[in-house]
Amino acid sequence: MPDMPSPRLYPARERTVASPARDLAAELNAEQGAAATHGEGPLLIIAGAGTGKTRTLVYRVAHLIERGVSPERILLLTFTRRAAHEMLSRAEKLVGSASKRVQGGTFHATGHRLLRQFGPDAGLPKDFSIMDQGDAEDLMQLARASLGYGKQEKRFPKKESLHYIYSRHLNTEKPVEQILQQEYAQFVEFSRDIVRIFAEYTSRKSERNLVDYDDLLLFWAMMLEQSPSLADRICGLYDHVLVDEYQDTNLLQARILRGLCRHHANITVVGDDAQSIYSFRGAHFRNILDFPKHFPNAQIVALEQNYRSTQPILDVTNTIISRALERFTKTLWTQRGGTDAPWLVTARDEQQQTRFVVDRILELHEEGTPLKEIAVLVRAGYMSADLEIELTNRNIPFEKWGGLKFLEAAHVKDVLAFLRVLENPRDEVSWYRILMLMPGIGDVTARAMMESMADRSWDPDAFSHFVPPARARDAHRGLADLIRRLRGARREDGGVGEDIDEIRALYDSILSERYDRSEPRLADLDQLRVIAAGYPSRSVFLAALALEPPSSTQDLAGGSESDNDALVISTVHSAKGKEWDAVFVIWAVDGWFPSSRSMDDEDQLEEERRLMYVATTRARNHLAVTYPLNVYATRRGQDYSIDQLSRFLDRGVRDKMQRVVPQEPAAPPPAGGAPLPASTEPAIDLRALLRGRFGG
DNA sequence: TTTTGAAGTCTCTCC
DNA sequence: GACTTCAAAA
Repeated sequence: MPDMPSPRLYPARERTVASPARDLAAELNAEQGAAATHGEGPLLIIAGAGTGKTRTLVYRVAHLIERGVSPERILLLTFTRRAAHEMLSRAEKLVGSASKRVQGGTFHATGHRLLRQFGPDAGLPKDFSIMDQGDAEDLMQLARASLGYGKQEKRFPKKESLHYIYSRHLNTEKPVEQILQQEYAQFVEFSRDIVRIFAEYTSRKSERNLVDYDDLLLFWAMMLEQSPSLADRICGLYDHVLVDEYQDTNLLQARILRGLCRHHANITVVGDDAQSIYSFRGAHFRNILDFPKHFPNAQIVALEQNYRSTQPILDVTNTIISRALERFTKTLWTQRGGTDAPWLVTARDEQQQTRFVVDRILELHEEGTPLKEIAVLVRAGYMSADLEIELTNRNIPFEKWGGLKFLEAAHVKDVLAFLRVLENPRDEVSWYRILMLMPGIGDVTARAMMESMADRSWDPDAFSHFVPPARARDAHRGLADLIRRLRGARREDGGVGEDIDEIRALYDSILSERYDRSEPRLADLDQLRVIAAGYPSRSVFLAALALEPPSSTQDLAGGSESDNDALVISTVHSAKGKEWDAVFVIWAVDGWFPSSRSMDDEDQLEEERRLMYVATTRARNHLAVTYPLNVYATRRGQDYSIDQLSRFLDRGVRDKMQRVVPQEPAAPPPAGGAPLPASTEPAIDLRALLRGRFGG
């Protein structure tokens, strides 16, 4: 079963056994205890990596509940869905199932819940649909084209840039002009045109009942700031607000928090400026330092004792972050000994790097480390392609976090577009997507059809009344029939799965025409159907997919079967907040990590450094950083060197590591690869299918 | 006006 | 190596 979007909608059964009263503070160190048992008023916890931040927050939730605060009046905002789940399940261990009533989730998911509840009072339509980033970019393209931009002008920004600038404008509150000057100097001359497009984009959104990710925050902030009565009702929902990863919040989110806590100021935030890695979403690590300004009389607690890593690992990570240009927290220390310095592995090439990592993983596994206690971290999702192939060949189960998502695949978005049109007949983005798939319908016909539907106020039958040109007649009738059937269908249990079956009766042949290798894509659609069957309705399904997309192949396989022992491959971003017994950071090559895109900007380079810090601080006992000496670049004309060790592993860092040079095996590995010991579960078929499609 | 094939453009991170 | 854009053919 996929996760439901909101614990509030589907409350778990209460356990009747009361949790035993216990002295929570005794299980924490002095600073953690002070933070956990803090009374009322603002609290800022500066917590270094591995200092028990989650533990402290969990204990604080437990403390509040034991002191009589109703769980449902506690709001716990986290950055990722994974963090929210982790925290709530740990809280449950402490105080029992009452913690399940704690409200929480990501900022966006929480904003969504509030908008569904209060949006109609704020003038929002009740049945809006959520666009993901790709959809928003497509709508930006429609807005741009409708104003006639982008025909001849060669250097006009493309839809992705337009959307980025728009989003940045909202999240950082910087004027568009200033963003252009700082980040898109070549487009400054189009400043007025860009603003016009944004206005068109905004009005299209509201005419079409569409809401983008930023709107979920923006409307939330507006309800708090512009409507005193609404603000009172929303503020009145929560007595305590706790925020994780505060260093990754932006100005808009800070505004929301101020609005939420206007009456009681019972706000607790946790963060580490050294782990701020989301500036591309408008976050700035200074926000955490401004917290005491926004919330006067804030108590500040710093956690500096690291419980995670051995001293040799900490020596390396401390050195990495010590090179940062601006630092505010102090050096972490630990009582955990250890003599094994982290490894710096120089491989000859990518293949050797892969072989080394896999061999070492098997070694650790034979020594007794479960696979799920081992992680391979990469700067970007695609960098694990070779490794994934090798793991598949050698039959080692793994799950992948972050990176290219299932839902971003074109054929999956196609099928979802049908569902979305049913849910919201005004969804212009989805209409356009569907229409362009139909044989005989192109850009012009599609626009004409949408215009005709708009003229009929997006009446659900508007599409079938359109009189298509001759060559599009068959396609039009087929689509109109499909929509009529789906709309007329009355089903017992949601029936999203049956909807997908109907859609595929039309779509599968289109898919097969469009793609050479259609089998893995058809398999993806089988998978989508399995996921859909677990949801009670189209609208819940669609909202859940937009806000809480399956973020690992494990999620996709439909399992929360955590006893499945599988290696984790993750982007560094998705790995934040997690820890593993053994961590491999691969591709530590200048141009990859740091990414070449960041190398001409000091701030971005600093963020890459923090990213390396986040990656290396995930390790408890074993850390290995690997890089290949020879990278066979398939791209031409790059302005960065491709065969150098990452600049973050400078001499001082290297001195604290052991150099390891893999030995070539005497003979190539046997064709079938070395199988795992029999005790290990084989990978599930569905995951293997997905890997075939998304692995690279 | 649509489709198709070829040249050209970039490449991330996440809600 | 995947996706977009452009030009020519149907």
